[in-house]
Order: sequence, then C-alpha cells, then structure tokens
Amino acid sequence: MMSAHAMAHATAWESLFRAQVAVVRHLAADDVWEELTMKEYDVLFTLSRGPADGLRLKELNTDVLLSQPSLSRLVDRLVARGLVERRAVADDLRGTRVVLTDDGRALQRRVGRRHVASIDAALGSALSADELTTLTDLTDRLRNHVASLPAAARTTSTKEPS
Amino acid sequence: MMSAHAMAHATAWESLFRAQVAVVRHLAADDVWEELTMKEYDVLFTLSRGPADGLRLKELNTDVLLSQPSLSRLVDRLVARGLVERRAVADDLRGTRVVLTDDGRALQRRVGRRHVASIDAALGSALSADELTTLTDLTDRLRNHVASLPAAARTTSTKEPS
DNA sequence: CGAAAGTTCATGCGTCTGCATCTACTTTAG
DNA sequence: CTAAAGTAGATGCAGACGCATGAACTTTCG
Repeated sequence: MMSAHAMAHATAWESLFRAQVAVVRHLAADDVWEELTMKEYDVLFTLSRGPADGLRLKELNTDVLLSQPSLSRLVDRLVARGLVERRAVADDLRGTRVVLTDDGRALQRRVGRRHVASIDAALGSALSADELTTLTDLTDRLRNHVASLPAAARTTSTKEPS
Repeated sequence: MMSAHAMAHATAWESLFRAQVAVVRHLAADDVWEELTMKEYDVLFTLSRGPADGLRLKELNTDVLLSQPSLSRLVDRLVARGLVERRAVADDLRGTRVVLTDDGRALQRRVGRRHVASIDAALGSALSADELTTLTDLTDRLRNHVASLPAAARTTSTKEPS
C-alpha cells in the first residue's frame, strides 16, 4: 500500500529524472565538449558564479555530483591544464580554495556561450515563458528543501518502532 | 548578447539540473543501495515497466544515462547475478532482448518499495499536491519535446547561414 | 541479386570513479 | 593543556565508464 502523496512524489521525481536524462543526453551530443567534459565545465561554471577568491573543495562538492576524491582529482586535472589554482584558506591550514585562472575564466565563458545556445536549441518551444518561470520556481524550491534536510535517513520502515 | 528567451531556458535548465543533483545526492545517501546501484536499479525498474518479453538494449539505453558499451556490461553483471536474461529477438539476429528473471523482478520490487519511501521522505512537504502535478506535467512535456529532436545539432552559430 | 551503407551489440583499452583509508589539521571536553 | 573526536582534503586500488573499433547481421539501391 502506498499513500497518494508518496505516489505523487515518486511520479514527479521520475518525470523530473527522465527529463534531466533526456536533456543531458541531447546536450552531450552537441559539439560543445571538445575542450571540457560536462563535469569539468560544471566546476568552472560554479567557480565563475562564486566569490572572487574561489571556493573550497567542500563547497564545490555540494553542487557537483561527484565523490570528494573524484572531485579532488578532477581539480588536479584542471590545475594541470592551468584553468584553476589551489590556494590556501585563511584560518584553516587543512583547506584549499580553488580559484579560476584567467585562462579558466575565458574558457568557461567561451564554452558557456555555446552551451547556452545549445540549451536554447534543445528546449526550443517546449514550454511557454510562464511555464519556464514556473518550472524554475518549483525546481528551485525543491532543491532548497532537499538541501536543508538532515543528510541521510533510514527509510526501511515508514513507522518508527515506537 | 543573449535573448530573454535563451536566458529563461538556461535558467530553467540550471534549476532543474541542480534540483536533480540535490535529490540524487540525498537519495544516494540512503541505505537502500546495498544490493543494487542506482543505475542497476534504473535498468531493472525500466524493465519492470516495459513489455513482458523485455526490452532491447537500444531501448533500455534511451532511458538509462549510460553509453551503449557501459550498458552492455552492466547487463552482463545483472545476467551474472541471475537478475536478467538475454534472449533472441525475432526477426533480427543482431538484437538482444533483456528480460527480468523472477529474482530480478522480486529484487526490483523490494528495492523499489524502499526507494519510493526514500523519495517520499526527501521531497517531504516541499511542494503541494497541485504543484507536484504541475511539475510532473512540465517535465513530461520537456522530455517528450527533447526526445523528439533530431539528435545532435550544431549550435555554434544561432543563425543558419540561409 | 549483390555490394555498400547502416544498425545492433560486444570487446580492447586507457581514463575516471567511488570506497576505504591516511594525513594533517581543528574543535571539543575533561 | 591535553587527549579524543571531528573535519578537509589526498591517495591506493579495484572496478566502472566512455571511446574507438570489431563482428554479425539487415537494409538500401543500382
């Protein structure tokens, strides 16, 4: 037995997930990723949006769907290509800030322009301007909600055994 | 220069993408993936929804975000575990149908139940029933639109040279 | 019909990924 | 202050992934 609410949740999530897969698949096929993989672009993009003095690995990791070790090595590769730099964090000798270099920023902009055009072509006239606004609003709220949740939960049983 | 429409597209896509990342991250942390990775579950789930005589690899591949070779090997592993079988396709000796075994179906259901509970817990009260319906509708339409597109496009220039 | 082109899936291979763990610090608490 | 616990990030390693390509068909077209 599944409650109607749980069902609506599962349905909405599946639709969202499948839509994401379809769009990513389409965007991936575009000739925009010769210099940067999507994940690499994601990192540069996130950095380009963040504060001028960069972001810590931990912070980057909340936006990029990659394990901490994988992200660490992805950043290694970007450093090797001169697109980002690792710098020290004031007051915390463990941490690392990741900062865009001029080359990195330029590349992000170059790829970003083409990527945006690609997105525009992919979404086309599927949704009206109002619908796009609604979609943005709903997904933003969904993200904020989930991000505010206490990490992991035991979902084996719906009811706690008292 | 970017048109307002292209901007709305890019914004909506980013929100959708980030929401997906946040939810996947949350769901991945749940103790539901001991027996099956998310991608393996995705394959079993897709099969459980499809026709009784299974799906071809090509068809599976449209739903699962994985390259054809990777999917082929993922299916290898599922076969090795006795969760699916490969069968011949009538009228096409190249093809392979992938069919759920009883064990595979049972496992999908078992994991699926817990996964649905996990989704329910994750989405919580973020959106109202109406909003969930709206989100489902918008993402469904988005997916159908993108799926109907002619594969890859050159997006370097916005205007076709006549 | 028969050759060329296209499709479906599998496989070799180098790279990327995640898990577990380690190091180096920072924070908490006795 | 010091020991224990916690946190940030790096690294060894086995396994998974994608790209390029191969093998076995099927379809198209002269």
